[in-house]
Amino acid sequence: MVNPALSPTAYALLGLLVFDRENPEGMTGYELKQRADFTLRYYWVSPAMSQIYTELRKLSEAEFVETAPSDGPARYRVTELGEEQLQTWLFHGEVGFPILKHPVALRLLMGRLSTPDQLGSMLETHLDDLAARRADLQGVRDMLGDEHRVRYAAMVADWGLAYYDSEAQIVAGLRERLEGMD
Amino acid sequence: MVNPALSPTAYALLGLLVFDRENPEGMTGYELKQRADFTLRYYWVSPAMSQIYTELRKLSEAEFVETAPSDGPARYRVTELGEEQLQTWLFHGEVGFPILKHPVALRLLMGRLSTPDQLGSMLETHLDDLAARRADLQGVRDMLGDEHRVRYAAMVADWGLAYYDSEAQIVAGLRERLEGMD
DNA sequence: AGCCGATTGTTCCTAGTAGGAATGGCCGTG
DNA sequence: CACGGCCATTCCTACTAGGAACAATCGGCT
Repeated sequence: MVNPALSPTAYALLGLLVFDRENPEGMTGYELKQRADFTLRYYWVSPAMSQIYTELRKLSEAEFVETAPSDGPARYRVTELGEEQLQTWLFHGEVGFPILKHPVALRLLMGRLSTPDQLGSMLETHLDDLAARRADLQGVRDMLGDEHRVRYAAMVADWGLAYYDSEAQIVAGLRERLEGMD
Repeated sequence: MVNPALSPTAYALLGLLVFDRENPEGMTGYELKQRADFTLRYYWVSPAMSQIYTELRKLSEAEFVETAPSDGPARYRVTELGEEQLQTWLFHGEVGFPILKHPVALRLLMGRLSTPDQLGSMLETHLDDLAARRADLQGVRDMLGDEHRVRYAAMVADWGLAYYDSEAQIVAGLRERLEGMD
């Protein structure tokens, strides 16, 4: 069914291309990377540049994307086959569990080894980082609004924020529990 | 400061050993794996078996763990140096952002490509999986209570549940938004 | 006693991934 | 017209995932 087994990352990129299918120009790998940084990032780690090109090559071999012949940089577009393949992948086959690597939570788990003050200061730092990233994202969303991008992009940005709020809540929750301990 | 740069995974294992330091026997790699599956898993992907042994070797070379000489399987314990090192790592140096690979959210992001029914059924499946995993974890927590393990272990299990509730909420939130769309 | 399957304990191998460095073209600005 | 910065891509290397393979041990069953 899923012909040459592609990674979820490949499908994520394919998805980005599908959302851009109105645009006859297509996207370069570089542009995809930026798009991925702004939209996928909070649900699926943004792949490294080199990784994007690797995945694009695979997608290209499988004929799920095509590059319009031009003299400039390669610009990719989804093929019809690609869209079908994405559909298939979306709703058939294993979905799998989320993978999380949460460096703050990891440290909190070892909270017994440290003073509340130490934990508190680490949390403050992290929450500041989160806030900064959130502000970034907010900026991006506003920008998208101005430029009248597809509504979808804005929605994704919203979700990004939603997730980020939740995460802060999780961290705050952990902290409370920790303080509740003697 | 951080001598031979160890991975977060290595520190996670070191942490598990610290929590077990009352036990003069130490733990085998195999036992560590099980412990990791039950406690770390929801905050830091449980490393593969082979990975655990690799990290233990590194920790051993750095003298952060020692293996009691015995004829049976290797049993590891933290050294004093190891505890100090963990302390240092916990509160100095870069913490970094969480890494998430969320296959369900990834699919939801592409929701425009599919019908609400399709999305709904995918979500049901995933939430069932979550519930199953949650039940597992609940079982583990009860078990830990019976055996009068360190209070900490129970706390970790609690956190695991807390996180899992949150995640289900996130997914539910995404779903609502999605249904709110025309 | 002998066999079988499950669990413990560890190593090995291979494909995949991260992510920084290197390269080179193009564009605007002082 | 030099310089820094962005665009675009490739390359390299170290690390990671994770399954397969290999033993040894233990318990129960016939």
